[in-house]
Amino acid sequence: MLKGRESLIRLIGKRRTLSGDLSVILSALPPLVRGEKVTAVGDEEEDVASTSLSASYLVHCPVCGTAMRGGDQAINAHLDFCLVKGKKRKLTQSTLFQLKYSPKAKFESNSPSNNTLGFVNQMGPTAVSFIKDSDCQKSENLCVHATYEDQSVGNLCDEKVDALYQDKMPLGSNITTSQELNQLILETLIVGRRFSIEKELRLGTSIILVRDPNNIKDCNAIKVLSADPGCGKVFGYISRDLSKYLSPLIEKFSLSFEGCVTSAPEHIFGPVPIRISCLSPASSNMIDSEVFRSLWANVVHVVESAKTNPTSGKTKYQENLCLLIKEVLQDNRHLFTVDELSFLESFLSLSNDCQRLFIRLYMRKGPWFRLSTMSYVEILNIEEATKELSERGYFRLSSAEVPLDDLKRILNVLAIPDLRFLQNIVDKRKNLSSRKQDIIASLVSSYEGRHPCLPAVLIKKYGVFVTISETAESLFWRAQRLFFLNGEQDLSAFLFADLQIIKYPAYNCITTDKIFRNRSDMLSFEEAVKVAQIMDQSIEENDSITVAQCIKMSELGLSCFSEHAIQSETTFLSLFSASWVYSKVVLLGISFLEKEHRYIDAITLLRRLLSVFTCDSRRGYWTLRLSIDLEHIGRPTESLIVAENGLLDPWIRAGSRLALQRRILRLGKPPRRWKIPSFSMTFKRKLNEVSC
DNA sequence: ACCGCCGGGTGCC
DNA sequence: ACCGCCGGGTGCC
Repeated sequence: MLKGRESLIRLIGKRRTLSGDLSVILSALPPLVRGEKVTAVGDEEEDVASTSLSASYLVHCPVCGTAMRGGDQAINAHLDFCLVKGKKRKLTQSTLFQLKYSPKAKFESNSPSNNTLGFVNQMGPTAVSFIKDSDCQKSENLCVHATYEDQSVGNLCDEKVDALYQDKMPLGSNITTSQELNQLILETLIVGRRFSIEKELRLGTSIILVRDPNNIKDCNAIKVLSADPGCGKVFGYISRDLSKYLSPLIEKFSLSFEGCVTSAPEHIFGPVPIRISCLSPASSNMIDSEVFRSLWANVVHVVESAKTNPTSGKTKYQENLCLLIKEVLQDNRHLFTVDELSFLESFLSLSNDCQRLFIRLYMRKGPWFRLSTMSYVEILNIEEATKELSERGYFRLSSAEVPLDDLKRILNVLAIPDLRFLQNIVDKRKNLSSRKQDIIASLVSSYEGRHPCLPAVLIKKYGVFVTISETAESLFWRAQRLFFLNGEQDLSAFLFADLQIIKYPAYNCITTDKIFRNRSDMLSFEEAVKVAQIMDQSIEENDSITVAQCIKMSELGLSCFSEHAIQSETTFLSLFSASWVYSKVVLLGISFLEKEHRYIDAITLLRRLLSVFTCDSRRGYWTLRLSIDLEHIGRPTESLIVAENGLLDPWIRAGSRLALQRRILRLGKPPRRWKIPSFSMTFKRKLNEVSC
């Protein structure tokens, strides 16, 4: 159905540097509840047989996940229905597409804001509905079937990001006469100075606003020009937030604006404060019109909120992470300990420098950084911030005694000339290999032998090295996952939304269920993700011993959860369970075994999966896999029995094996995520495809 | 990453 | 290493 590796990679997301080895993680696994069952290999077939032979047990459709009881006919009919709906999925996609690009989307903020986040679980166990809130009147329901894990998870979080970008609703500044309109003074900023050629701007310079409809980045762009007629100097732009509302006013109601610079900019590219007012007289018709009033209210609101919000002091990326933490703290208090809550909350009260430095490094690959090479214009005192962050437990600094793993990673930060220099100090006789890894290896070996002072030399010569503390790393990682509901997205998702590289439809989200019921569910899930990551890494490195260990661990994990967790959960929520992750690992393990032609082992594993997930929608696929593996070991008779007599699953009985295979192939490619609606080449190509 | 750019690190064609 | 490639950091019209 899904390629195991790919879906696992998506599940894991950005790889974390795992401290410790497998045994640590293994020992951290929940205690084995029913060990005797796991070690016994021979008795699965009985289990399988006993569950499958009861003719009328509840089965889940592999397409939509609906639970149903019934004979072959009913199941076939349902399958056909579900498969026809494949077209509908496409339709949904293009609907979303249009929604983002319909011209009326310009007025989308005219709606009551409900920033409740989460998801609605209606239309059966796997459906998620997004309620478009662009205009209240024609609010249509977009029902997105979240059948496939990567799709559902991805979309939900995408929307989540976007919800946070929904404008806060204006309190409303009611203009009732033309005079009031003309007297109103808006204080705002010229931005985008970096892109303007005109550097000269003095206090009191007169300016006018001109629409820039051909702007590639933003169709609402408004240029700020010199008021000097014929001069045509472009000083910069009005911020995107404001021009979103201002430009329809200029275009549809022929308003014009002028103003002056109220103070000189601190930096050459910095925003320039200006004061603008509306020149044109407005008819009372216009002022009474709903569209006008709403646009104007938004303009006033944007200007006001820019003034009152402490935006000036905070960079966007700071706001984004703070927002993320606040959201997570609000919705998921039950998942954190008191200490963890206070640690996360303490971040919000850190100084600007500290917050900025932390985020900068948190987003970077690392894990170690050299303090002396870090430089960020927006951070005033990096040394001071580093010190404070390490005192508060966010950072860990290099010391004279660092663990071996850390030493290797620190050495990796250095460039080859620096490493050569160190090598000269430590051991002059060593041959000079040019490969970085060779030099590091030789340095590490001398450190283990005769030069325990290496870290001290390192610090003396190259200054302090910094890494994010384990506490901070794991807590922020958790917060991030809880916010995005996947492992792939990070703070850059905000940026993409900001730059409109990705556009999201407007929607309302209502939370009906918690993703994790309690802390221990979440912790087991995190453990499982760790195992998944090790699995992924070991497959990449072709380390079949570790792969085998991961499979073993996943099996142990599965057996612990088989009783309560697996069967009660709805399809969507089950994606956030350890058992789901473990099942993915095991399935990937099966592919690995198949690749190594170890079919007997593969079959054993598959049978175990089938015995644990007795009601899982993936059973059909697993069964097919099993029958193929049986064929590989030269037992076609048994494979035929498995496939056609439905020994394992009623879904198999629903059609001939060939038909099933075709179906799985057709289902095999779940629709990609929503196409990236940007103005990039990719997007243009996609548009062509759509129109063709 | 789903973009696009820039600049540093690195290697032995 | 005057080159060419790869991959990390970054963006905020």
